[in-house]
Amino acid sequence: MATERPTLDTVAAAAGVSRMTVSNAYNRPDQLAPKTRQRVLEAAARLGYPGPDPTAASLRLGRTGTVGVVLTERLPYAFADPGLVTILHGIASELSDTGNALLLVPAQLADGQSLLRHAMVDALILCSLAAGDPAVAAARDRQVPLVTVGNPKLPKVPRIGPDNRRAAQGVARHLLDLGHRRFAVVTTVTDDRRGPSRPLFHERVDGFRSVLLDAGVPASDVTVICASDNSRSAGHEAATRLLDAPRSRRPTALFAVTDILALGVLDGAKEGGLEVPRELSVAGFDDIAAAQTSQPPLTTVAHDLFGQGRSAARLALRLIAGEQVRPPRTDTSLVVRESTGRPGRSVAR
Amino acid sequence: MATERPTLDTVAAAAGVSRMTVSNAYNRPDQLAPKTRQRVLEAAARLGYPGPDPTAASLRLGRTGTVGVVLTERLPYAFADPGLVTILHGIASELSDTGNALLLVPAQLADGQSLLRHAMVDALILCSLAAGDPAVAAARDRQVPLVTVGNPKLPKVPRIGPDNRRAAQGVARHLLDLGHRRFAVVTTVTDDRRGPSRPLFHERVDGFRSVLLDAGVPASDVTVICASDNSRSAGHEAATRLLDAPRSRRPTALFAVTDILALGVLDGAKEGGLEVPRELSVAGFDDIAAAQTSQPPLTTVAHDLFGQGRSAARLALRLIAGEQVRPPRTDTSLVVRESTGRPGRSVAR
DNA sequence: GTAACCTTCTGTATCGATATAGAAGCCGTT
DNA sequence: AACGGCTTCTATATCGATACAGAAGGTTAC
Repeated sequence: MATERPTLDTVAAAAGVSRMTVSNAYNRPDQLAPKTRQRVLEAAARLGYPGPDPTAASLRLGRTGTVGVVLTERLPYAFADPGLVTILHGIASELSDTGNALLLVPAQLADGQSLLRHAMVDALILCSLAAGDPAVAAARDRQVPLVTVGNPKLPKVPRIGPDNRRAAQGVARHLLDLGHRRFAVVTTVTDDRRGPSRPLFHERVDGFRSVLLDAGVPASDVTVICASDNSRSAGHEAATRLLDAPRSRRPTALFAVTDILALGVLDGAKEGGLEVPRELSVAGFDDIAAAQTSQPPLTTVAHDLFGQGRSAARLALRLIAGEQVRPPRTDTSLVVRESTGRPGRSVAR
Repeated sequence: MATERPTLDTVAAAAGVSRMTVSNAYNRPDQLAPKTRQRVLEAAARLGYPGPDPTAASLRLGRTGTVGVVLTERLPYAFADPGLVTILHGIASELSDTGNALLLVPAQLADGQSLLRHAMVDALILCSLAAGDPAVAAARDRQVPLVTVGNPKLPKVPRIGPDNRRAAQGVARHLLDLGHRRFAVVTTVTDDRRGPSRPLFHERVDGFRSVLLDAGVPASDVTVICASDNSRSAGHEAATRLLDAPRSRRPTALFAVTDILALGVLDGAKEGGLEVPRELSVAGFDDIAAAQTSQPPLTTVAHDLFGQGRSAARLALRLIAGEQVRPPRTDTSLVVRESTGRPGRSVAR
């Protein structure tokens, strides 16, 4: 009894019209007489026709109505990172509003074959990938419009993301203005899960240092500490290294390149009996939720991840439409909370 | 200079082979001589051919390698719910492992047209939708394999989700065993964002009550409080209503149908000077992260959302493969923490 | 009465790939 | 020399839709 799966032709024959008329019944109701349309839809219902096949329509139309998002190599890590989820949220939100779907593409497959080759998309958004990630090359090969968020920076590809250097410079100026003269930066080495290069951290470190050096701070008074990875515990451990230095040479202000690290530093400071901000000012980067509720609340650089996701999606859609685009600047703002203050014994301001 | 976009035929002509050979060069390297393959790939590179078009291939093959996920009507809400994100994480994880992509489908579009009609997928997973949601009907119309997570329960459609009734019964037994005899249930009315029907909460309420009534507790000693929505503040407000009752008739144990509500109840109890669990035992449902760190830590029903996502995806893939499936049972476990205890003045156990 | 015009519907050409069966060439065996 | 068995490659027939140009029929304008 199970007849073959009906197609436009099947329905057309049953309704006594041409195939084109059936197609129009679904896609351009204004192009045919209402009662013809009803007759067609009734025939379709009778045959159990599920409507025009999306894949066939996409092939014919030359567009899929879908934007692909490439996260890290292994998808599982992506959802564990609240920042990435927020970006994804922004992307999904914009696409949803414009009637597009979002395809999540696992960048790498176990056997080395990338699924990117098979992704039915009109454009790709690359989120926080390392420049050397094979997925980046695979994405370029696809010859669809590309947008990157955060990393990597690719020639001829619009990128959404904060100006890390400039934002870090703002942190440095803030600390200089407070009167600090001996500094530390906590950064992290390559995160091996993500590949060889994490330029955004370098930019933050360099931006921070450049302002200090320009202001006449000797390089020897800007200690760079490298945490083992981007985690709270690594930040904690990095902080304990500070305490090794003799009191008089110890930095009075510290900039951690991520809030996670900064929170770890706060942990370490508390454990070492170092009072924040009286004995050590601490600033972070990202303004994650926990930065508001830490003890003390963290001075940090805020940037709108949701908005970055939205912008990335909007850019992708405009590229699909064939428009020339220039990525909008991503605003950052220094959120001054209680973890930074004037150096010295008093909390005076 | 910009020549037309190359296709298999273009490359075939350039390499002096048939179209089929080019296709094989990409998809079945073992079916042609290595040096022919190299010649083909070189020609492709020279012409800037990006590889076989995924949409055309999908049409011919009759499968897309993609599973669609339908969240709530308006995508934006989905990512704000940590539970849904966890489910999504599980789904993505399973799909990624099996080389499938995940399509996020906005269920409803502003103009009433559902994007579901255009989604190129082999199966659909419906997550936490109301039974009356138009997306549910649209999904059925697509005639692809369906799986639901949590809600709704549809005939002939496998559903992944905890046995809410049974789990709630476990909570009731736990509280009975502790010696409680006067109870309250905090539930919530329909969440208007999601549609008319939220049966899972009813199941939790009914399961809880049924055990109590069977044990001889008079119906008048099981107060049902209806919070205005599923939020911490609504739980808080619900708790204050409890305090209105005269001491002697006040329940000594309370079950909130979600952890969010339960945490709100804890807030309310603290504000009202009610000591938990000495004067009021509180139990929740879901075991969200915050349940571990609340004051006091919350007794609650744990169920593995990540695992449910994985199961749903696995089920979908098996349906695509044409297998008969029966959804696995979703385990729940009562996690007893410090928010429940024996009734009365002493904390004794 | 006829030209001009709508509305409604149809026929043809295509979108870019893959499955399948079979042809062509090469090898070793008998 | 004939034959089976490999490997390598090709020709044909689809997959299921949509765009476009134009045909058929009815209306209006003058």
